Amino acid sequence: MTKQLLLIDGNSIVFRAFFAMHNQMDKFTNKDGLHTAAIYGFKLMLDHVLQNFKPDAALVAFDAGKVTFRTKMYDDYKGGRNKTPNELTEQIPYVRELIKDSGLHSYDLANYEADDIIGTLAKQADDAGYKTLIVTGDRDLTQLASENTTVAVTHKGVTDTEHYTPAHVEEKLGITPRQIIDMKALMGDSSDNYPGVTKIGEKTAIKLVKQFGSVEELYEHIDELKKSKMKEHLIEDEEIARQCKTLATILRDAPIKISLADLKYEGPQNDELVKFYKEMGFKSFLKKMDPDHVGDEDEATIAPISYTVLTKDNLTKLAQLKGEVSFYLEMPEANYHTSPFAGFVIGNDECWFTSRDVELLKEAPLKDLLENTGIKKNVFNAKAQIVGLHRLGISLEDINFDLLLASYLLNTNDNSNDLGQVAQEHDYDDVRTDEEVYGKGAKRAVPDDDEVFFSHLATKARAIAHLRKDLFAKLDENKQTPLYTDIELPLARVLAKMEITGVHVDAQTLKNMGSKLTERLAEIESQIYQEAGEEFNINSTKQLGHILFEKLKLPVIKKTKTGYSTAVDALEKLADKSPIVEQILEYRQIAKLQSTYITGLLKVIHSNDQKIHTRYLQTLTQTGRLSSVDPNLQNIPVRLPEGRLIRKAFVPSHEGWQIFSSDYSQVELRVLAHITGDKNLQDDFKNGEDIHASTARRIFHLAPDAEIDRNMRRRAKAVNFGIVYGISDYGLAQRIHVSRAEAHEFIQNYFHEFPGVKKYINDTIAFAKENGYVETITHRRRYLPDIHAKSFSKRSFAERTAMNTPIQGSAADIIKIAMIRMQDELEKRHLQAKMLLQIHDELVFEAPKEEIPVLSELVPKVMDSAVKLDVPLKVDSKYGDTWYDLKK
DNA sequence: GCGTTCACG
DNA sequence: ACGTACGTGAACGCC
Repeated sequence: MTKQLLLIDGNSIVFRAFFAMHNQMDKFTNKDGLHTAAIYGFKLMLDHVLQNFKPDAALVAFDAGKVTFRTKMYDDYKGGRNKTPNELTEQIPYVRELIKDSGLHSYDLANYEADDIIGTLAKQADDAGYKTLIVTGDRDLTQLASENTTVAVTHKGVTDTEHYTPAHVEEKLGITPRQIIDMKALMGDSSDNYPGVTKIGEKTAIKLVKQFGSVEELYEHIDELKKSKMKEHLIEDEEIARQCKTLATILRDAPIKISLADLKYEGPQNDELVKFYKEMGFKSFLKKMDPDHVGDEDEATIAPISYTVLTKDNLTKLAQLKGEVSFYLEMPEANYHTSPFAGFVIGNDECWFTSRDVELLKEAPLKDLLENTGIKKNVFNAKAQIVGLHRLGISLEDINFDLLLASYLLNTNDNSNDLGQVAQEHDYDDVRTDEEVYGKGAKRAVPDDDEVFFSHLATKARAIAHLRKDLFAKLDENKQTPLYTDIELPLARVLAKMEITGVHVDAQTLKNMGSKLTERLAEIESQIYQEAGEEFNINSTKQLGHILFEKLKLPVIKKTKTGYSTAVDALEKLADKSPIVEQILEYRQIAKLQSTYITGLLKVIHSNDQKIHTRYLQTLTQTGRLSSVDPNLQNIPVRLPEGRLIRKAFVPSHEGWQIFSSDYSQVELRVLAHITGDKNLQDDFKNGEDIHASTARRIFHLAPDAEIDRNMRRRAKAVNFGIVYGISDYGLAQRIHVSRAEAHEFIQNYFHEFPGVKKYINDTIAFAKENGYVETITHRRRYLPDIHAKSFSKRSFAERTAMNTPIQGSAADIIKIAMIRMQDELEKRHLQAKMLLQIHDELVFEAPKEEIPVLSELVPKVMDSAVKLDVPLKVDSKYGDTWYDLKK
């Protein structure tokens, strides 16, 4: 058997691990406050490597210090690098301990870099007939690739690696691994801080290396080069090139004091590892260890719990519950309108009561408890609990703490529907996740074993109770208590009501439309096949791409990661090339209506009431908006006339009733005017201007009374949208089909005309960089860890989000406040009208015809007075017999 | 389960 | 040299 050697570039992997997890750095600390992200990442890498490569010998090489023979010959070698953060330095000794406990050797050598140790051992191993795997985060080491040595360079994170063999190097660069040294000598290395030859980058360097073979050969034959600037630079920088070649060369004969024989790998020392993981707080690794070594550790990680199983005969025991209880009704399926009930738990630290029999909830002692307005309820997902209990004829009153909702407000990423996962986010570990207890995928099931199920329920209720104080304190710290108490929690009840009410949908209308669409679809389909000359699956972008771009040879406009793009914007550019393009666009439009809106909606009409009951997700979006699922009622077609017809099926649930709808006009731009304080933008709104027209006047420098043609208004509108989304000249140019230069000019003009907006953008990004988050007018928070990202595109995205989130999020805050007040008004005035839908800036109601005049007054009044901004809010209302027929 | 496309604000 | 407007959900093909 060929022996195998594993060589790991310790420093570079530790760096990678540290920065890969930089965003979550705060989560990776042990009980002593030691940062552990790099240790954790190193361990991940190690496991991953050892799973795929079984070494007989293994070594992790480290740099010995800053001074090396390279710094002695070139002062600035690796100069200009930032100081290694303390959070990383403190982890290095622990990484070395991890290496030792894992059964690997580690080594460093004064005056030499880890690279040189690796290069030297790889050479010895090559000579001795070993197969060697080098793992590193540094691409420089690819020069060591050979027939028997593969270099794995981390790609993304620490476990995703790219394997460099001589063939792979050849394929990527067209040169041999050893020639990488020559390439680097010519092009330099900015991270190691040596320059190379002036004006020569990777492309030119590779060309020269291919042509001449090496730096030495190049200078042998320098006269053969034609006269050029490049030749002058080469001649001028010859000394530098030769010196850089030495710097770039990894030694293969460093004076190391170890040999292959010293590197034997005989597997981990499990007892030591268990101790180490405990010290680091690596629970997941502990769990994965051999059970012999963990023992009952797994069980012991969750504090035991006792509970009382409720029956019809012991309900009187509940009398002891006073003041405050935690309650959890288990509905194992996501859709709580239809999910079966698996059981429930109620109680406090004194005693947890539980049962599988939800019928017990209807018995007086329990029902009265839940409906009692003097006993505070602590729950997880208030809205789901309200709906679930409503199905059992129970009204859940006096909800105090909602773990899910509070957790979401503290950090919008903590939005799992799994209580165990959310608890873990807050460092509470005495509860398992549903996935652990119920399994996942097809195997997911509520366990038959009472002990397992009941203790899971009881630990969930306990988790809610134990996290309450801590999360309330954190909300307070963030100034988010009013957001929780006055907006989100009351909103949960309003949303529950809307979902329970549901919206009446006429199935027959949908079916009739469906048959027409089916006919039309068949027609277009045969036209497309005719045009293509064969039958294929039009829904498959792969097959469609083949037909359009290979068979019909249409020009390729845009590519995707996996092939040709066939999206609308690409196809529109081909419309004049072949009739098949328009046919495909029409096919797509109709197929979408058919599958998503006809069949899709028909599937979710409840047979008992002919209504659709969506679920609003209150804890999902990163901005504070709602989202709607099962089905999504926030994206019913409206823009195109064909799609808009779908709305004819949305009808009132009673004879003699109508649909009524009010929407905010330009709410996001008004919010922008408010939070930026921009004088010009505020004046335009205060003067009741058509905002896109007045923007056009300003950015195109027109007279105040100038006529604005449609195209100008369209462009100005795009600029306004662009500002809200975090604009780039490229993006704007794409959208309104102008040159990038023109788009750039529009944006410059905008910032000149609206200097307050410009200042807001700068200030907000600065705030995000300083604090790591941004806020809305109600102190809703969004964290933006990528605001510090090295990657331009990641960082840019975070910057755009930083300025967009306060705008989109504040608009969401406003309509949420309006919804709560609106529901109050409907009840206070004993109106029959029902709030049915929220579509971000619009509220849809159904009401008896005679109440329409009342709503026409009331709804806009409530909506435009929801908050007081520095600019007025404007609301438009419409009504009609169906959602399609709405008119002013 | 992921990628692409397209529906909405 | 890069990659490009914010926030969502559903259907479908493909692996």
